[in-house]
Amino acid sequence: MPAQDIGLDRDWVFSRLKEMLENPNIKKVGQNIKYEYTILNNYGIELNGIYFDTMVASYLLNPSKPNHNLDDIAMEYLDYKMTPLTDLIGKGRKQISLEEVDIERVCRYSCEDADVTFRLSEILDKKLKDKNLYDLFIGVEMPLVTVLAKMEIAGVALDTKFLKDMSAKMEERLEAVTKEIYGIAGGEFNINSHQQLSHVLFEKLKLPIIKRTKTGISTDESVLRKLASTHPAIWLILEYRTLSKLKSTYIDALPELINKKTHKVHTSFNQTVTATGRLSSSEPNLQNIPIKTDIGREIRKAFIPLKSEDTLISADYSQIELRILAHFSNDKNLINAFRKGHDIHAYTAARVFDVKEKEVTKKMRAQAKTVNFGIIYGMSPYGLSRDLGIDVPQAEEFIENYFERYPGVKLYLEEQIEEAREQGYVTTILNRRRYIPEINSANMKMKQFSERTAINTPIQGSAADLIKVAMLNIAKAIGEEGLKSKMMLQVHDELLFEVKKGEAKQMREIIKREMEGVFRLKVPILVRIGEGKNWLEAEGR
DNA sequence: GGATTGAGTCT
DNA sequence: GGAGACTCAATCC
Repeated sequence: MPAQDIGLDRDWVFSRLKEMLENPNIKKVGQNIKYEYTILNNYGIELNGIYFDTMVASYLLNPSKPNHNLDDIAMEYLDYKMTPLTDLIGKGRKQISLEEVDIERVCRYSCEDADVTFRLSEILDKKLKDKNLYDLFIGVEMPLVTVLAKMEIAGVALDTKFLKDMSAKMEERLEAVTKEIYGIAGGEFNINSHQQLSHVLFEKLKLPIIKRTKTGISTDESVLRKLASTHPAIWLILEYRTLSKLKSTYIDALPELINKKTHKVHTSFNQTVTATGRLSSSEPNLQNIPIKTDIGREIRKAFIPLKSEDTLISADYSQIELRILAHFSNDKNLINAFRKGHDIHAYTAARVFDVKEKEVTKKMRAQAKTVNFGIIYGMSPYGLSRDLGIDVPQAEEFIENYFERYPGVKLYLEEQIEEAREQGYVTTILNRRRYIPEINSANMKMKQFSERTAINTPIQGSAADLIKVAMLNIAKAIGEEGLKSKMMLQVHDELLFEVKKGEAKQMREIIKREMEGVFRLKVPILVRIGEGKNWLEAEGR
């Protein structure tokens, strides 16, 4: 009998399941439980007792895997091939709906999912314990599932009128710029096409080739900047690129994603994507909303509370990765700098250039800032020379100087690479693990890349650990104090909240307390917090 | 129609 | 020739 003819009423089924699903004492095992939570939420059911997510478990065991589908992990850990859905519904033009498939077959198919997931959970459970990942799993990642689900459900409101006006202005400017480019270039072409653009620049206008791509000539921003003085069209092309990116990716795309029922945009926070332990955000990605340029920054003004009497609070960690570096490396000077509350980039400049802190120029500070970030990424002298516009020997001297002033950092970085060589993986402050199999590769490029990974992952990953725990503690406090305000976004070192009228003072206190007090490091952890009528204002910009 | 490429956005 | 992500438009297959 086809499934659609079985005659079970959906509401009747849900009402029977609700009690079990909402009972926190009945433990739930599943694959991608955040999805189940969200779906059930749509039917007025709150999934409680979330205990073991096989997708999250697989991620902790090896965060570098390209995906953690049930099909793939069943094959990896059970050597079992899941029945493809197309075995039931066919494929191509003859494909039918699952509702039309015989109920017996749908039943077997569904039970296979449940059975495999449960069997996987027992195997993964043991592996997590063997690898000392169980505390991270039970204490952080599993409770985070619900927090992320609630953030996704909360969503974020947008000022659509503001974006519409902005779009119209951009359109006008884009048309003007386009015409000008055609005029100067002596003909029409598609400026968005690298192929056509590179034909115009390098064949028609005979501009010099700065950089090549795998298949042709590069026309990226760094190339165009270098060519800017050679031809008047270049600046216009750069402007065209910027405007067109902002318009297509943000200004026009975001309003399309507003949910008609909730009037909000609901991103997905992916918990099993990055190799380092960070979250990622997609459909839409709300972790790369512009802020660096004036025009891009305007877009943040469109992120507002749904109700005009409410506000947004933004809180972000100050220099969290460098503080983690200070903690791990135990470097006396770096620790001292943070304990005494120095401007870390100015402090570094003073030491590296051997001047008094008062004598540090803007340029010196900017250079020191570049080096500070470069250290976290395991930057080479070549990379630094490119970034600072100096020659390689100078960059080498710069780095040498840096390590002389921060000897503990040098030692720590070397130890990380050594550790990766010996055990084949590196770990974060909460013992999150990333394997680095290519660390002993004969291929120098791969080996060097691995060494940078060994340096960056513990730092980036520990920052991810830290904010995840802070999120759990904040969510707990909001619940315990019965507040209606909601966590909405996480952007790696920043959290954004929609704050109900009258709750701002209490929320500020909770957020600051939980973020700054999350772990006890060898250096203080500082959080900047701000409130406003839109995201930009809340960030104090 | 899906995959790849090149570009650009963020921390 | 510095780490980690996602999306868009054009183009390829």
